[in-house]
Amino acid sequence: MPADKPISYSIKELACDFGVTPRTLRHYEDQGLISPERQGQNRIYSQEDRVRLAWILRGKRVGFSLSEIGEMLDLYNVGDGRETQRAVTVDRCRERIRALEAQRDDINATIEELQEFCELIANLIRDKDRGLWVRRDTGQPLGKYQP
Amino acid sequence: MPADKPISYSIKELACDFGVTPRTLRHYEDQGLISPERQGQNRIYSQEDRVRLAWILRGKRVGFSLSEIGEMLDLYNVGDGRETQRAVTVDRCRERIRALEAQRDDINATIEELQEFCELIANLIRDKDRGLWVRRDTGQPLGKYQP
DNA sequence: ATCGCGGTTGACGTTAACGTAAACGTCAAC
DNA sequence: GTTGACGTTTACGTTAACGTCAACCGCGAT
Repeated sequence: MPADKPISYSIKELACDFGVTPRTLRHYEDQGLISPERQGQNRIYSQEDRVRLAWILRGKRVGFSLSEIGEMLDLYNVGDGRETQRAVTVDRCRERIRALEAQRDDINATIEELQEFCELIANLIRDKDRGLWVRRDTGQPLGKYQP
Repeated sequence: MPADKPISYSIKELACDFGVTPRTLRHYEDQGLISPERQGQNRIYSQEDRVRLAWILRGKRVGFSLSEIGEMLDLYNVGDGRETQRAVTVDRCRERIRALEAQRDDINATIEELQEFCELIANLIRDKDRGLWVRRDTGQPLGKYQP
């Protein structure tokens, strides 16, 4: 096994690898979400930083704020703390999971409604091409050129 | 069938029914998301407004911006427009659905990771109570009082 | 008449998550 | 040596989604 995997990245590399700007990475660092090493002034990002960044961005897509994401990342670091700390960690973790499941339910409901509506409109178009339109009051067909 | 269902609500009623402030409802109106009737100056919210509000709030929970929610609500109104309009509506609708499905995948992935981590910590606690802790280097048990 | 309660319209304040610009350092290339 | 690409810090600007506050109106109760 070739053990040469400690690749590192400049800020710009990492940034456009993930489709964000350097400014964004600095901002995340200001918020304590990532702490890359330094070579003098310059930031050097490691593989672990990549992983953290992926977490952060997924957290954002999921709708979390940066501070919430920070807390969740902290959870992983507290894993080696005191016993009571760990219990708290587990609790917070489960809360988050519940919130996420609720959010997923919301999303599913939204998807279903959109799908229903979408099919309704799609059928409307199809039926129109077949001249199947009817007046809502009388139920009589409208013919092909009536809106 | 009793046909007396056109109940209406004041701004404060509707607001605290949904756990928001009156200011929020006015803001949504400013953004064109709801347009309640008026009795003189005062806003009168109908059942339909309730439904729209529920949509809006779920949209927010799902992570949409107010303008995105506005577009989605517009979709429903465009349902009776011209043929080309309807085709566009269906397209946008399907885009939204795809985006939502992607977001759901993100959520599921997050949930899984959190669950894994959660169980890991939980097991750590349980094993500690059984004195099953080991040194990572030697694999030797640590005894009951070693962190 | 004057409370208090609920409603209204501005209009300015606030927070989050960056964008943007200024002013400067560094190092390789021309 | 200066130009250009990349980096740094500092600091002000921006947008979204409201919060907050002032000033006002209408109305039933006291």
